[in-house]
Amino acid sequence: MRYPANETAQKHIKILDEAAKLFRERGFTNVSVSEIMKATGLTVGPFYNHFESKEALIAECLAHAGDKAVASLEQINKSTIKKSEFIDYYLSKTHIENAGTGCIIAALGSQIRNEPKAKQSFTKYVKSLLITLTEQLPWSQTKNARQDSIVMLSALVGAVVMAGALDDEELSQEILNSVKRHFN
Amino acid sequence: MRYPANETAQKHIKILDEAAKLFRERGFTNVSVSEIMKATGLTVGPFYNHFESKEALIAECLAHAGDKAVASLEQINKSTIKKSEFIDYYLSKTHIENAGTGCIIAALGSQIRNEPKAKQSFTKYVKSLLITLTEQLPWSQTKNARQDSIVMLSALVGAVVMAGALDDEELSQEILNSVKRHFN
DNA sequence: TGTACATCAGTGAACGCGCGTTCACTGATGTAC
DNA sequence: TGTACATCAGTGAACGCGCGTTCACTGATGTAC
Repeated sequence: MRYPANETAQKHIKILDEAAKLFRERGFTNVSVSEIMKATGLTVGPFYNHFESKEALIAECLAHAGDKAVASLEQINKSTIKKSEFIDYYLSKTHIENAGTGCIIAALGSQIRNEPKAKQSFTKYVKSLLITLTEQLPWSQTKNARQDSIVMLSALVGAVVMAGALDDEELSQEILNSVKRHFN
Repeated sequence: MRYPANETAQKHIKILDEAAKLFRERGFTNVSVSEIMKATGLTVGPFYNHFESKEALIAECLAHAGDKAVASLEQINKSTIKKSEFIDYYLSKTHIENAGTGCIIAALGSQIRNEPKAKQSFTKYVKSLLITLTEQLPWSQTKNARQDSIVMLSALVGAVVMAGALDDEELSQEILNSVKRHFN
């Protein structure tokens, strides 16, 4: 049956949000199209009314999640993000244990390498993120702000990737704390 | 037919090596058991003579590749690894474009999160690697060597994860160079 | 404003395909005598 | 040392399963008159 036009647009966004969450939790390949549609509250059929393929969903979903991430970062404080709060959240146990709502780069970075369409969305996101971090974090020297942002972001991503894959709570914490201490 | 006993042991290692290469190139889920066996020069049948399951292969393969990585790092120079050489290789275009022979953490880190058996092998590897980096890299202050190793490794991993997923050669290089400049 | 009908976002069963895994079979190796 | 035979790492076809994708069908919405 036919459904109201504005509901369709909302459902489209819901699919993107659910996909972004599930992909970050378990990776692109380990989440099925049916599962995403079920999480959205629909059956699998209309997936292809919304997207050309799973590959196209991945690309659009990354673009959407990236935009949301940058927007929410800019919103923390209208002018300047508090650097220590950003670092403390990023390197927290909460972030690691809730990958579904966490950082796209740490959760999916290494899986994007072989997905050409996804690479494009991802690149756009990293560019925006670096601009936001460079401009809005309170760096001591404005001259090196961009390089400092890049180095800090790299270390945060690497620390979360490692901490999340470890079996040893103590070592995870040591990694998170070491990086926290270094950049705070 | 029956085969010589020493060949079997060699084939077992060959499977582990081929799996480690293919997994790093394309991820655990995107590489099939048949493909690994084909790369080893065998048909799919004997896979289950060698391993209980694909999951078990992943765990053993990580343990094996981790041991090799630490061993080769220690062998570069019998006593002290040249820090700048390590950093320059790690952050090179060659490393990024040859993920199959590159860093396990950068290539597979985020995919290990949901694989309990793999986590164990991975944890053991990260522990050995950090000990090696801490003891054998020429740190300026021995007191902070371990924290410095952790921070540097995190940044290297994060930079390679990002650079490998980007569509933009220039931004990739900027990230690699920024991190290189910071730690050299 | 009321009626007739085209639209199209849904449903849910079905498709082919490749996956991980199993198994009956093969035949050179290694062993017992 | 030579012969008979058990062993077991292979082969390769077959299994069930879940995947991404397709499609005939449904029926409230939105439009034409």
